[in-house]
Amino acid sequence: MKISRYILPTLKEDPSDATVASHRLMVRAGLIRKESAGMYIYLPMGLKVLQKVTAIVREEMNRSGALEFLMPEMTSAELWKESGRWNTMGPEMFRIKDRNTMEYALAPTHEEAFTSAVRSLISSYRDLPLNVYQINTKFRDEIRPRFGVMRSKEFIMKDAYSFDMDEKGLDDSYQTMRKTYRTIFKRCNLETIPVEADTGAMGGSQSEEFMVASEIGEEVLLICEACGYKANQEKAEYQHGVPGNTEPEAPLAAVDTPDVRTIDDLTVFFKCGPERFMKSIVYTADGTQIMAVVPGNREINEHKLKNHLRAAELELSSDSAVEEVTGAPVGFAGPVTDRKIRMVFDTSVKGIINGITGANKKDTHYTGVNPGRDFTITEEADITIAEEGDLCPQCGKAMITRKGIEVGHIFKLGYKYSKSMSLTVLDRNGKAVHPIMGCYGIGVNRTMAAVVEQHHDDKGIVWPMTITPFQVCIVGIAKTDEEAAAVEEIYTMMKDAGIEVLLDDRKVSPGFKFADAELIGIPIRITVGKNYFNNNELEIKMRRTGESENVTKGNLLARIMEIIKQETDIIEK
RNA sequence: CGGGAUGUAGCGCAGCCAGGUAGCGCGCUUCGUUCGGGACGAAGAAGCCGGGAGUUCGAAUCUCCCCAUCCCGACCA
Repeated sequence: MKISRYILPTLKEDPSDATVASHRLMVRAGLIRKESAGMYIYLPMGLKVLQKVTAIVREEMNRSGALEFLMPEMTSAELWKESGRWNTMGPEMFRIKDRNTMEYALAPTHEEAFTSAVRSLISSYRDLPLNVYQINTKFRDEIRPRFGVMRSKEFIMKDAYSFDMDEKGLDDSYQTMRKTYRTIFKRCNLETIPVEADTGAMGGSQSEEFMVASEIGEEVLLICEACGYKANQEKAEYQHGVPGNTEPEAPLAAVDTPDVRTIDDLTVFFKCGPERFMKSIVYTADGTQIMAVVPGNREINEHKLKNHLRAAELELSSDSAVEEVTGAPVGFAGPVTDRKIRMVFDTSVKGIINGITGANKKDTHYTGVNPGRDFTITEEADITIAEEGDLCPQCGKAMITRKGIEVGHIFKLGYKYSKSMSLTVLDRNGKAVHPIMGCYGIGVNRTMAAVVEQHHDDKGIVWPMTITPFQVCIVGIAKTDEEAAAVEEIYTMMKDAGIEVLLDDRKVSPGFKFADAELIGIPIRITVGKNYFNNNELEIKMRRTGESENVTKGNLLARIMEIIKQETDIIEK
């Protein structure tokens, strides 16, 4: 491809609306353009990369035995009503009507569509195990699209759904996908960290997310460097320490605390650390009020709490509801009460001696509160967020935190959809049974952006050989028509050899071309200039290492082929 | 949805406080000279100053109301 005949609008300046490196560089290198918030145009060069990532995903999915489909993106409301998600999906699902007022959803995901399709296609245990997938656009009305294509309203996802006869089969399918994902990301030269993830209240038994460590990541990961435990903060467990505090029990005492409500206020008022407090928060879980009690120095993990309660919906109770159930305004709730309310205590609460907590009375707190004596721990669970320095649940060493971008997710779904949508097959005894399902997603555009995030420098993108839009960029520095013809000869030779080559034949200065080649991030640059016209020397320069070498025209092809192979092997081997 | 910021030529910005012919850099067009690290000169084209209302003789500038974009918090690949 000749740049003079291409659309490649590179920019010298950063676009004003881009803050993260991948977004900035993808726009500056002429890969994408914003159409509107959360929607992007892929220009020819950007599309090439996207297609290469897609090709790797497809190749590995096919290798794993999965079968590729292409599902409608407009899915009928009927499907969603069957699973019950028409009502529960919420405003992130785009809904539309046709001229006959038939309702549809622009699919944010395809569990229903695939379950329904598979239902009509298979009927016997002999058809299982089955794994079906597609690479297709998803629509989500994101509250806040962000970071270019990293989080957009419309994105390309590879989504796969597995169907097995039993949990053993599901586990095999799951492990196969896990391996496939590792290979896919490796081939994209993307270093990922698989972490344990929250499975939600759906009874999903196992779930892992593939994270790319990055400062701009929207997820927090807890990592134990000693034993290798890795989990999303939503899910991460930790060993709840027992405080070394052995002071004698003090009597329970009510203290006037006018307008002292928050933990910060209380530490100032009582002149003590936040860990002495029993923070009591009232939630509404599926319509009923519950109180969660955690140490004052910890945050409640709503995912853990929701899972513990097996609740579908969990939200902070309104001020009026709090007042109703505790008898006090917000800020004075506590577990010492005669009122009947379900309480869930974090595992660390029982270790607090002479604690301080709300007295369920306006402007009053109790001091000298002791679990067991002043209230009973009726229900205990780990309901707090793990933080940096917390002890690993497996080996007890201190964990660290990292931020991560989620590029893939694998999930044991269980029977949710096969049951709600009545998918059955006959087992070997002729009895109808529900297959057990798994689902597996990869954000394709996000993967592309994550690669840029992970492979760039101050000059621009550094594409891995496996997904680069072009393998070679020829910078021609020709002054005469004869020289231009000589440059073109090199270009044609490489093109005919099957090398993906971009020829910079624009009438701009050499420095301009060099800078653009680096910005775009083509792995191999060949300079065809006076050294060639005078001495038959072509310069090969590597984007990744900055190393350069000179070859003659006769040796060029063989050398380039060799480099391409090397650069590919570095990634894939 | 809450908090913050910004909307002026294709892109990046100044002008606004203190109202009076809309500017700079990049890019674009033409010509010439350059050209192995973002060249130079000359001549051009290009703007509903986000939208609407108001104040004023006069509004990019002041007031009010919308809209859009971006950043920080609750959803997710």
